[in-house]
Amino acid sequence: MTASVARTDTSTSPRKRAGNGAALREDVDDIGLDALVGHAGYAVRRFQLWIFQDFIKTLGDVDIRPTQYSVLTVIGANPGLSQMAVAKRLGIERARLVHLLDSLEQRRLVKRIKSKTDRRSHALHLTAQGDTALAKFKRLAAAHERHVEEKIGKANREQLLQILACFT
Amino acid sequence: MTASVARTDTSTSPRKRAGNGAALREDVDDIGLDALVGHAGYAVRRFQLWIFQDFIKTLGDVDIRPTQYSVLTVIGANPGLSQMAVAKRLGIERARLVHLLDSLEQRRLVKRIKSKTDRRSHALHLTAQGDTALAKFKRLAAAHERHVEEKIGKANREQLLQILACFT
DNA sequence: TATTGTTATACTCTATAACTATA
DNA sequence: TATAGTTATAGAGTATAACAATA
Repeated sequence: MTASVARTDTSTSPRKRAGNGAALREDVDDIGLDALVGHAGYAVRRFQLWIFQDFIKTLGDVDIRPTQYSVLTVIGANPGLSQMAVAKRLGIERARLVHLLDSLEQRRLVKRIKSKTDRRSHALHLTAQGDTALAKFKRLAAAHERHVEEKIGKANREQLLQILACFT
Repeated sequence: MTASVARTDTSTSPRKRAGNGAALREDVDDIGLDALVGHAGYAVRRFQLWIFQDFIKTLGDVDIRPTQYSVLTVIGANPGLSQMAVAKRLGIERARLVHLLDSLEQRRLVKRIKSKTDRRSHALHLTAQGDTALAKFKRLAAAHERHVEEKIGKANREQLLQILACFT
């Protein structure tokens, strides 16, 4: 099943070429992806690299990364959640959420409040500061989302969200 | 811009509930994502987690991960590439590719051959063993791709590949 | 000077396992 | 006994910087 490849080795490209018989190909634009072209996972991985880089850059001034943003957003919309509930909802390991919350708590954006019904649990809340900060983060995230729209097109972005809705 | 939220707190769900006034919400199905719903990056991240997990599981018997597969495929389709060329084409750090190739070379799937035109470079080739192994990996990867198709639908998968083609 | 492959370091993320205090 | 939060560890993955050999 070696899949008729899109090698397109159009022999004499205008760029540098390891000319004299030695087996070294250097020309990046010339390199075919073969089977990778048909793999959704490959395209999705490359897209995610781009999208996360843009998110990190766009929210660079406020030093908020995608995972931190998702945690803040969910807590903001669902005050009083336990750490387990947040971890499960976002598909984050509970062990990792501990450190994420440590950092967010040190920055006074989130507070852990001991639950009275289950003394093992913490009820998570935004601080007042966290609430106003999140509003700003959301504006920046919306700007990032517009970058995505510019990159792939408004209609395509909508389509994408629809296709992937079952994973959220 | 607090975006009218899809909290849908339909009060009395059939599942357990922190009943008596204490501020603890536990019910995972009840938790709204708020602004995350509108973010392509969030959907893409969740999708990628699923897709990579399925890939790793489907190619578990042969112990090949997505990045290893992409490296083997590109070398197979473009024998003689330098490490820099592979790294650039796949968006991998050249420092990381060193370790990836160390592992693939130890498994006798790939060999580094000193270039005669540029003595700094290695020309990368599959071994005979690597070539037959890759054929098997491709069959398994095709099975994985069918899982994707089953999960999101044939038409949606095609759409996705088209939308994201500019990132490959 | 610049580039290729390499080594090293650090930080993020994922995946576990084990511990404690509760339930 | 099971669960919530925590701590610790190990392996990927990402991002750098620096070095030797070579261009």
